Amino acid sequence: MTEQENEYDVFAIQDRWLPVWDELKPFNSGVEGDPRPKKYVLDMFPYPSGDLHMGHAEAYALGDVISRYWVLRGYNVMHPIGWDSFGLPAENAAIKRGLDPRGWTYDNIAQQRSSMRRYACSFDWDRVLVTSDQIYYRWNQWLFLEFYKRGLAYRKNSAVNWCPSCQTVLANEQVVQGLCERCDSVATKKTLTQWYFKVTEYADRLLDDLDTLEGNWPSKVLSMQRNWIGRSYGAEVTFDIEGRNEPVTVFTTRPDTLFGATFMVVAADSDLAAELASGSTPDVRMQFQDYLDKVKQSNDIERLATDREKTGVFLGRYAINPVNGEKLPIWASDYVLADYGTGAIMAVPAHDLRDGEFAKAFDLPLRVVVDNEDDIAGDGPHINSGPLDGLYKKDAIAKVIELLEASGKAKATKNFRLRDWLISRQRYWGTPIPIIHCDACGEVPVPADSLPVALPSAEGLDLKPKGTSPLGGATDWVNVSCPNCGAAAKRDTDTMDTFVDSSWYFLRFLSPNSETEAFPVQAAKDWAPVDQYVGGVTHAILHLLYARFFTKVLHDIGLVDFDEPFTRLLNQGMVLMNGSAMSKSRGNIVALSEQLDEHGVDAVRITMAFAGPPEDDIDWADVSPSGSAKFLARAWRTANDVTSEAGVDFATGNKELRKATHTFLRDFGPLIESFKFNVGVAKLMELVNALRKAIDGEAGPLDPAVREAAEVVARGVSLFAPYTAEDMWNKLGHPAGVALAVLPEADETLLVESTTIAVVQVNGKLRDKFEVSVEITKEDLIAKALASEVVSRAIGDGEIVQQIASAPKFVNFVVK
RNA sequence: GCCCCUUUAGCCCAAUGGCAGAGGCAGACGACUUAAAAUCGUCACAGUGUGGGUUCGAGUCCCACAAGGGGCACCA
Repeated sequence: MTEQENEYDVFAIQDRWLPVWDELKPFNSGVEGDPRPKKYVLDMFPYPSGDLHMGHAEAYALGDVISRYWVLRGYNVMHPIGWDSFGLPAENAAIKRGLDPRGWTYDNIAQQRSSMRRYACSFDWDRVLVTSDQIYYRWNQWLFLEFYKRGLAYRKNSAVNWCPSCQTVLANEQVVQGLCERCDSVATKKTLTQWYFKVTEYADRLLDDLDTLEGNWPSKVLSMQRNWIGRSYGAEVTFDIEGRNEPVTVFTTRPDTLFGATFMVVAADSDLAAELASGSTPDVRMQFQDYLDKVKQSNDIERLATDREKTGVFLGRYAINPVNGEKLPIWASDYVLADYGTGAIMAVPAHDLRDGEFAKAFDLPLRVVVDNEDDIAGDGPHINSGPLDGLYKKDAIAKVIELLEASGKAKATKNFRLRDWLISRQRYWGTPIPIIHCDACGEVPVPADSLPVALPSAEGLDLKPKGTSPLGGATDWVNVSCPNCGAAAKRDTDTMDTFVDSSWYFLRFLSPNSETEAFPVQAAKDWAPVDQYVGGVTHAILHLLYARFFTKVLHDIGLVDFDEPFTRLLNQGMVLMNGSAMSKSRGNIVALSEQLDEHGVDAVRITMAFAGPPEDDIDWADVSPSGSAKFLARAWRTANDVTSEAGVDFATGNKELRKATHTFLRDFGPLIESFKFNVGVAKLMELVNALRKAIDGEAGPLDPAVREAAEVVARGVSLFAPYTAEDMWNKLGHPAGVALAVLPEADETLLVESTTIAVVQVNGKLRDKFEVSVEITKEDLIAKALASEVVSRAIGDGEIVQQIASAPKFVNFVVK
């Protein structure tokens, strides 16, 4: 043996095994007749924004722990990867450099792919998809048309969120605190005709089915989704309007306070407000127009400030309160939202904080109808409310609905915060919407056999954001004949939100290259849903909600037999540096490639797993990749020290070490399965320490138990540090493929203890401990405890009023 | 304003209601070495954010407060 072979050289090891694995393909999940049970482990696919960074390194290290674990447990694990490659960054980079977004995108994909290979991700490289490939996005179009057929994709004209910098519309979910989530510009409103997916039709199911994920998804994500969908129960109440044929319906969660309504407010930017104003005096019309102009100038940032003063304008019109016929003045204000409920509310200033502020600002009357001085919005006996007097909230709500239901003036209903999903984007780098607009036939779906509608080349197109889709400039592409009547017609020039791409990609991995179907229905039955999904919490609302929606639609269409896409979810935390997220402006970016060059792939990977619970953030300044490298070297040396032959019978090995090995085998699985990777690594370290001691001590390197422990260590290490593990496996005389070396079960007979340490407390304080047989009876244990000198001293003159014992571990005397 | 999470040694983190310490980092000491590095070994360090409560017994369960982090927010 040369000196070289006795030294742990992580870089040599990397170079050695990578090509071997390329041949071996240990993670190929598509082998016909593979007898292993199936498991689907999925990491959220990356956006190809450049090379992999520390965040990717964490995500894929942790996803790999899970995926590799199930392989070691004897499962056929499908662990695919792809790229979410449509989207604005590619387009913006293309504009900046005057290039086609394709070049930038596919160069980055190649870069990331090569980095993933070096990082030893356990992906099935025969299942790869790229959403900007025609072979992928044509099925986006196909799905869009399936949705369209069922009325789940539709076009409407309404006020939408608009990013003036990206020059495109934004989904509700993409506006964060009034800012565009991508570029942080202040979002504005614009009235446009746009395509929507009818998510609201699934609102109840999207909310209720979260219960089935309880315990398997982080509770934080569940509550964020519940919050976002925001169902509230209440009633729609209809008010007649003086001088108007049509009544106005409002939504309220407190119909019981109807007797306290003293005015009505409609959203200033609603059609209703404009119409009511136009039917009023010229004076009012002018005041309203002034107000509306002001409202439109203000952005969501100002709007969202809760301490903002209430503003509004009286419309000179009156509504009739259905419970008592009272005339209620109608005001327009921006504190009522046009797109929630009906865009109009009944104002109960005595029992709603916002209505109260408005009433105060404009000196409008207040009427108390619930007797509760402590909490104006709280419950209490109703007063000044005719037939509701004396009732509490719950009964009063039921009663008032019952009273008004007969005349059709009220009905129990519910409302959602969730809005339909706006999917049109006025940008180039996305899936073209497969619709043709014909003057005679209207919207005509592109026939399925004419798909895909290929994205035209960017050459000659002006990609700069200008408020309409750059595709409009592709004249040859836009102008087509109507599939229906043959007349001259035009393609829809918008592209789809890229969240459409990621809403079903987990199914596409089943047949990523199929030309004939989006995904094979039978394979979906076999593999899906995803057993374990791994990704960042940043997608807690958007992506997960949309994917859940898609799954439910596909279920209803009959293409899948499940209606939740991701059975278990793990959200890993972020990698920080010195307490904050890495960013150029902070200048605290840690380059992954430098870490890999300095410490090696394995050390970085195991550091990610060992840093703490996976859902916690990792501050790179707090962890020690060089410490990890030290551990790996220490583990590696144990394998190098083993002198027994492979295949030796372990039974005769050192008992103490065998016990340590099998204790590890017992504990390791449950730890990994409950995502306690850091503890799992700690257990490995423990076993390595025991192994080291055995090699250097009585047992010696030839002891079969030493080999047994080293082989278990190699397999355990393979979850975190695949290169080191493979090399250990090789040193131990096995052919390449430690990743497939199924973990043995713990031998329980080795774990049986004959004695244990019993502890004795007096009044809950530890006083003594001694070794006892595990079979000691409660009585004997107490007797033994009482015989202890330390214990009797602690009891002293006191009287034992109670003795609690749990044989063989524990006794407590309560002494007075 | 509403909801959620976190708080254990200098640091990162463990601990089915039952001995506060599994593991690591940083540190001290020793062995090996001419010396150093590497390696191997030994050791010290907190009573669990604060105040109450439940319990024979609380880091763990309950209540209040504080600090830090996150989500939602004029949603009727």
